[in-house]
Amino acid sequence: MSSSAVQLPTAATRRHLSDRQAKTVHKLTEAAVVELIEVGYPALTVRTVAKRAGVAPATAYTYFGSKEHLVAEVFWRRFEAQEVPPTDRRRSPAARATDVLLGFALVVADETEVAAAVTVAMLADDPEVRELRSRIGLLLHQRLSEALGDDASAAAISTLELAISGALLQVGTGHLAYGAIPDLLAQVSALVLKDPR
Amino acid sequence: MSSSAVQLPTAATRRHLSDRQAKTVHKLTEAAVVELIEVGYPALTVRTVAKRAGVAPATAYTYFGSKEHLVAEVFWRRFEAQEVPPTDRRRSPAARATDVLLGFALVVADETEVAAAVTVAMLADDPEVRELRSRIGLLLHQRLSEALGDDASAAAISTLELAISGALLQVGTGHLAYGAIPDLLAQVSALVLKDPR
DNA sequence: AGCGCTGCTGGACACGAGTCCAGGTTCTAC
DNA sequence: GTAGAACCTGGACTCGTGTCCAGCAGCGCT
Repeated sequence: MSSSAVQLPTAATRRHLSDRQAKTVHKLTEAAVVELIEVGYPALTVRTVAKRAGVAPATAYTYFGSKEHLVAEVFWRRFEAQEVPPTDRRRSPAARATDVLLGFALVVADETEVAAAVTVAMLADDPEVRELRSRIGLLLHQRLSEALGDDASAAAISTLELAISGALLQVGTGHLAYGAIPDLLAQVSALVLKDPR
Repeated sequence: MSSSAVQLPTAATRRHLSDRQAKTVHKLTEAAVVELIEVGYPALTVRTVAKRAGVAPATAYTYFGSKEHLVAEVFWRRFEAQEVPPTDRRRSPAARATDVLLGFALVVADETEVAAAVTVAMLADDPEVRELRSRIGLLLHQRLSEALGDDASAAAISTLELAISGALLQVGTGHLAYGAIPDLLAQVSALVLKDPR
């Protein structure tokens, strides 16, 4: 690894991080993922993540005010870093919408533990988490609008946004299996965008 | 008041509550509402609610394992107790759906504080809260299915459910004003059920 | 009236989260 | 190479949450 000067994702933690700080933050978010997979969200604490990252708890707390903040940051980084293929207007609006929604939902889908954890963490009413939620909501809206262009009303986009929120919520609470998401979202898109055929 | 023998709502706390216990639980849920309105959700604790209800904290903890459980119970009781007018098939499916969804969303709408609190509380990953969520989800599904009958596909109902989850979520996180819900839900219903005006 | 059971009391306790700070370590500029 | 700044360390501290238990009170039964 030795990712000394690599371009780390934009930090949503504090403005103006030095390289050194960025690296510390990066170690923490990476450690958080591992911790999530190995011990699960409930057992995860800022302290254990700090330990795994080889960093003092107090240091971790200077960047992340809570475990929710830490986990939400993981989601944000992945979502932001996600590659967005250019819109292909030959495909139906519903198909395009499904792509965006799935991209969003599956950012963390490799590991189900991570997925559920992130969803729950995103709901905390922590100022840092609120900020991340806003950014994520905004970015999702942009990606949806861009993919759909004039093919969708504002109401349709709102509905899609509500539906994806609801879907993640239900996954987070365990009422919906992560594996069921693709079909469900495809259905929703088709319905909302009245896919011809 | 002296509500000695009145029919209190079904308790989702423990099975087989004696009259005396039911009364204690009732005092607690009422006190929780007042507490929410007066000091807000973050400041609410099981202890303060117990105090307001004139009950020892330990007693409160025998019925509610956490403040989330307590608040979620408030929502459940109100939703369950809600009167459901018989389905009027002369109205459009979209209008019927909107009614059900609004009824759900506005159970606690009188006081915005309560609304936001409930939404957040519902998300806790507490076994008691999970149970309440299941019940609520089921009851909502029943009411929707009943109101729509054969006028809606399973996909449409799923979409409506996702949308209402998402809407409450966004309210809970402060990204959506409670007042905006009626219009939004009406839009969604119209779109999903292709209201032929 | 007296007995017994059920439910409530209240205070002590364990535990974990988040804060704070004085001191040590690493980086940067000269 | 050295000074100074920026950053990290580690351990102590506070505070709130949820648990536990020994004793007390209220209610139904005889």
